Amino acid sequence: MENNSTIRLDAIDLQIIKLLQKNARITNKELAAQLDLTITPVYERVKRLEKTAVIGQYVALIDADKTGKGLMALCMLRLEKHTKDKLAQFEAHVAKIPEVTECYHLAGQYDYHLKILVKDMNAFQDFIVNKLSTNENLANIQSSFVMKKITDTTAVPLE
Amino acid sequence: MENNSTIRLDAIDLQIIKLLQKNARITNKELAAQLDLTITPVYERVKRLEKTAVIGQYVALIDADKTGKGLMALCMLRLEKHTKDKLAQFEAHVAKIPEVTECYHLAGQYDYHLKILVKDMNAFQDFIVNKLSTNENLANIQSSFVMKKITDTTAVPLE
DNA sequence: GATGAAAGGGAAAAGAG
DNA sequence: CTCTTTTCCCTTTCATC
Repeated sequence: MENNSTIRLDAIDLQIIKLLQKNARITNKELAAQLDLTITPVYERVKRLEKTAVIGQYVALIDADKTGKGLMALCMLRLEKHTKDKLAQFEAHVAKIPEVTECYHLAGQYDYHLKILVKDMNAFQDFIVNKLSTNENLANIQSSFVMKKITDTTAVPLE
Repeated sequence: MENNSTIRLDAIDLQIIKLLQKNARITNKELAAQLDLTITPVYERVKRLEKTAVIGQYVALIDADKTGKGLMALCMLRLEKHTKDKLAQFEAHVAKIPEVTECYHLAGQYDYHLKILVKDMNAFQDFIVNKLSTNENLANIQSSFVMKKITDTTAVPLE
């Protein structure tokens, strides 16, 4: 029922994860109160989740608009050649571009999905022409622009 | 040069944001040390960034694989009708589906972009048939599946 | 597994230069 | 902005059940 990268998590672990996904700075005391436990077992469970990398990172989520990155673009793209070397070369290229906050290698109609954060349409054009399209192996790009975020969460859905 | 939702951030603010985007649990003491400041101004700047919602949230990032959500899918979709009511109705529908971690209203070739986290392809099929496609206004869906994450960060790129 | 107590340290707030 | 102090609370560890 579970693959080898799955770690056994009981209902309490899942509750802890749920709460930490909403607020990384909740205290162990507050967690314990909400779970009807004392601090120590909560502390040990959290430490275990960190050690097993179920919890990967604690981060601050920043409002991109307020830092002057008001335009989010999504790019679906195809490459000319799909040899192992060419893929690795393209991925190394994309990994160096700071505007790219997501790059996924896909199965489906397109090869890669990119999420781009830039100031405005001028900056996007600069990104396309001077940063992305400098890769020779790129075949074509299909870009969309985010007008409104209906849902936007980093939380993994847990039953 | 900046729109009204932009907040004036100096170099120190940007440094604080950069560090908190990497680690939400860094202490003010550690921040102060890295910025060559004392704790008080760091404390006050962080509080200001929180109050002005430049920092929106502190969250724990969870390894989806390890919680049994090993399949990430991206759906681009089109609706039949684009009246204001129909759009709102579709958005309300999608907002209620837990598997959807992102839903963006787009300008471009497609109407909406969805990011989906599920256990496996069976769960995805169930999502499509029983949860997403129950909306009458849906025209068509183009799905892709993430094979590999090259870049995947929540950090907004800052110079 | 859990509890409870103790030591050390950070958070928060206020006063002064 | 820096420095300092004070209070309070949390983290972490350890002995114990």
